Amino acid sequence: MPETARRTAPLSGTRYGNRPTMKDVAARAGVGLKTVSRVVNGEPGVTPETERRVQEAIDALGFRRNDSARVLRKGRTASIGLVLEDLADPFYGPLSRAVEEVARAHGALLINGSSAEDPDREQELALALCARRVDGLLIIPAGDDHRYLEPEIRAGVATVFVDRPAGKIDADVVLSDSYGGARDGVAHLIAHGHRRIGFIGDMPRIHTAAERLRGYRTAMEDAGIPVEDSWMSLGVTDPHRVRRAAEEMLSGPAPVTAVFAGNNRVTVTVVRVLAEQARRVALVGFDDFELADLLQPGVTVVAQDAAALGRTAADRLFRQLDGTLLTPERIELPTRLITRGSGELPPTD
Amino acid sequence: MPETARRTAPLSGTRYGNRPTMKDVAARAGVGLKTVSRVVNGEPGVTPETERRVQEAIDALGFRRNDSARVLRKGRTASIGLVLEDLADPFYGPLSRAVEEVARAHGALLINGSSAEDPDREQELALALCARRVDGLLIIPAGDDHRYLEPEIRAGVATVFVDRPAGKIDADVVLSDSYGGARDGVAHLIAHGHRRIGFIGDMPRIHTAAERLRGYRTAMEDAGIPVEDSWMSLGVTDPHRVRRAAEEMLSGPAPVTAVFAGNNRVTVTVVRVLAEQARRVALVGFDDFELADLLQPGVTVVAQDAAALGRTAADRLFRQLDGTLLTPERIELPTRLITRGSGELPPTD
DNA sequence: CGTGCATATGACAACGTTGTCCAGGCTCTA
DNA sequence: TAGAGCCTGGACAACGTTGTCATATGCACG
Repeated sequence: MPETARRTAPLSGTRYGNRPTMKDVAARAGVGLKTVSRVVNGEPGVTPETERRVQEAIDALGFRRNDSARVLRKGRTASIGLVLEDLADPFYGPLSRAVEEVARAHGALLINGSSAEDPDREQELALALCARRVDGLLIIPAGDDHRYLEPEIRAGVATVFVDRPAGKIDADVVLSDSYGGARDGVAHLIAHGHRRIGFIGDMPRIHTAAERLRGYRTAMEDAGIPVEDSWMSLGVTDPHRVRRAAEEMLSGPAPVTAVFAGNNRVTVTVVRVLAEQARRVALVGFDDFELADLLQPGVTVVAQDAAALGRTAADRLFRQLDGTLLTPERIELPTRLITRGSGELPPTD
Repeated sequence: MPETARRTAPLSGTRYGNRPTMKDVAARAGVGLKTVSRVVNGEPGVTPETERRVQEAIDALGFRRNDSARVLRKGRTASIGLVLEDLADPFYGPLSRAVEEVARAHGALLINGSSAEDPDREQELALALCARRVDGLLIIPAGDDHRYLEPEIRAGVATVFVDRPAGKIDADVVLSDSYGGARDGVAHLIAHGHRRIGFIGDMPRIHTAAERLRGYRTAMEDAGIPVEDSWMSLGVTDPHRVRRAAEEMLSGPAPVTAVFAGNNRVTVTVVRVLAEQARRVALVGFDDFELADLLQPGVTVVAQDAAALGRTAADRLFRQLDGTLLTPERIELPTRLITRGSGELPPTD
């Protein structure tokens, strides 16, 4: 490591270690402030000779435009915010990445924050992003009341909800067909002969969870199967409790012969539990996950396309910013049943 | 959805749809500008009565402080940047999330960008973040020359490299012990009787890839096993080519009896290929991944703790900002060999 | 040679906030 | 009751940039 670049002072506390400004560049190049601005922004009306001098001063001083000031002046930050549940969840990584790509195509940066499924934290994050004047906001809601966003939306912050609809306000939303997907998944199990089918999902407070539960109920009802309470476990997410819930519905006098898992985290835990069981229990999970095909048996899933969700929502966001879009809409993306074995196991009564 | 909140005008193009400012609030509350500022920032020296009037005006107007202006004035943005390779990669999700948590504890937001392993894009992103005056920068480098950051670092941008060291500048770096991990992993295979061991890894241009290759070579050398070129595949990442590389070293007159996979993506593809083979081939992969224990056999891996990497690096970043830290350091986190079956298979000659 | 026009450049205000400083009104004490 | 001291509140400049507008320069043309 031949060279050393290190801050010279231990950071005075305020001010960015005295960075050069356009004024400094102008002084050094012997030109006016505005001329520097023109060069920096590639505006026309500067002689090549002048431009060269300015560029030289810029390089010599290590000048970099202060976008904060620029934003203050221009009113656009060229950045958008994404509030999601947890970036560490494999469902959100691709979603966030897809959003980032769209943002990049529009010259914008992406700031994302994890709400940890906590409504207060969601609000705190969303408002912090608004205070930074992001041009737009993508929200995967944790809460169910988004009236706090009304002033922001009125003030021109483009807003699109993703994966779950907004609560108590009318806003764009892009989501997967949770209801239809779950219904089809459960119907698939029924078609393979199952009647005692368990359901493990998140709190029905969460829209997707409620929809998937509704899909489950509909499929059962359509098949004329009365659902027993002991087959359903709601509001259970952490591995430990999912495990217990699964073990419970798999024991007793009339255990379930198949399980429908409400999301990828639940599915993974259920897979573990089923692997320990003596008899074969069928499984269909909502959300695809890597390696699902390599397990024994492969895990049949209702797949949703996270990247497509993000892409579609971000597209819509920028169309709002263009002024092209005016009325809030609900866009539902289809899900896809992928059969791999676990969902085609026959019941073992 | 009882209420409708929608931008009133189709966005004039500039200016944030005319948001109220502190001046507006002051006028409405009948107080001075600075008094509003005091209330908003919870500064002392305001009568409860005055504060109430101001708060009322704030709520009525839907005022939200413009952080751009604040930043301009204060010189600190309370945000840090994270440049990584691809947020959709399951390795980076937890890392990013860990960084976010540390940032949150310091009241900062996190902006992250994906370089897609492209040095130019890394630089573009890093400099864009600097233009926004992030207080600090975490970089998982794609390139190997970071002199472009010298002016920024000198100007006071705290900088920590993660997962791979900086190129041509002296800077803090937090990484896993790739060399030691790979060496131990390969030694593990050797201890189980393997001699013809394949290595599939990324371009040696990437530091971690080079280190893992070095670990492989060392382990082989320590065991007195000469390495044949056909056992090594470098610079191969996309599934299709990994597959071909694996298939090649598994065929021929003296095929490998074990494979060491250089990162999680490679491992996953190799698992697929091995599943199709008639004979049992041992496998150790670098990076742990979800469900590795549920495959048949379970996949033995050299695990690194992505969250710990992120947490450690972010901690260091904020300590730089405190002024506590002055000399760049290299921090190496240990890896851990997790045996699950695939690495303990005997050779089938 | 004067006029008109295009082009290059700079002076200046404004963006919305916060830090500094001062004024006015109050309480307390001698 | 006068003066000192404290508390509350406001006027004003500054942060670094960009938009507006005016000026200076050069050139072509009548």
